Amino acid sequence: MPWVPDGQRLQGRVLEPDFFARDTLEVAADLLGKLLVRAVGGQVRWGRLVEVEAYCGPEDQAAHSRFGLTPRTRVMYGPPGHAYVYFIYGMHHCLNLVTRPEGIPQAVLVRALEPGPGVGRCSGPGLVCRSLGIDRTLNGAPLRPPDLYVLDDGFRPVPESVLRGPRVGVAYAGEWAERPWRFCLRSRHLSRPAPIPRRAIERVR
DNA sequence: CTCCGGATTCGT
DNA sequence: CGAATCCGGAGT
Repeated sequence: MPWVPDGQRLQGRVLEPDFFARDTLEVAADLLGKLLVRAVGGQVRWGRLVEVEAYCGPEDQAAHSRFGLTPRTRVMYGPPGHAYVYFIYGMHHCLNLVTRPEGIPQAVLVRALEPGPGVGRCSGPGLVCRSLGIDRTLNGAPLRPPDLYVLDDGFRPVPESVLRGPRVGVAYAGEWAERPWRFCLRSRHLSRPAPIPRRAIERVR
């Protein structure tokens, strides 16, 4: 199912800070199916969000904000609806969308998009940033047109298509790594195999 | 200041 | 499975 309207005009409702100010798990789930839009170099690139992860610091020991307020986590402590972009492994950028009111350091990591027309692979947080032209110059930027924003074009995933599972690459976080805070849509553009549906788990037991 | 290891990706 | 390659945060 081609969810991205190839050739159609990009239109919808821009998500405002109040959308991001809510509970981080709810924001993560609600972001699935929305469009992430980036204007760069006179062109617009976008994709549909099919995989995200919630990071609920400072308690969450998988979150960067587990160390509290540091230069790196400053943006996450700021107001909702802003971009938290960090550089990892000396070569990749990762995009987060800051949630909760100012003072609460939580965010949603963008892990995969179904790429729009002419956009390269977006299956993985590093690839999302590479394909949309996102780097640290956008760290702390407000999510609003034209540079970077999230659009609700009316698409609503059917509940059966929403999957949850443990987050990727956070084994260091102990029990926090087991929390099912990775949210996915059924899509061939996920960064990793889709989480096992609850029904399948119950069947095995 | 040094050391450790990382919310990754790609090639072997 | 290992290399690439920089940086943040902790510890001394």
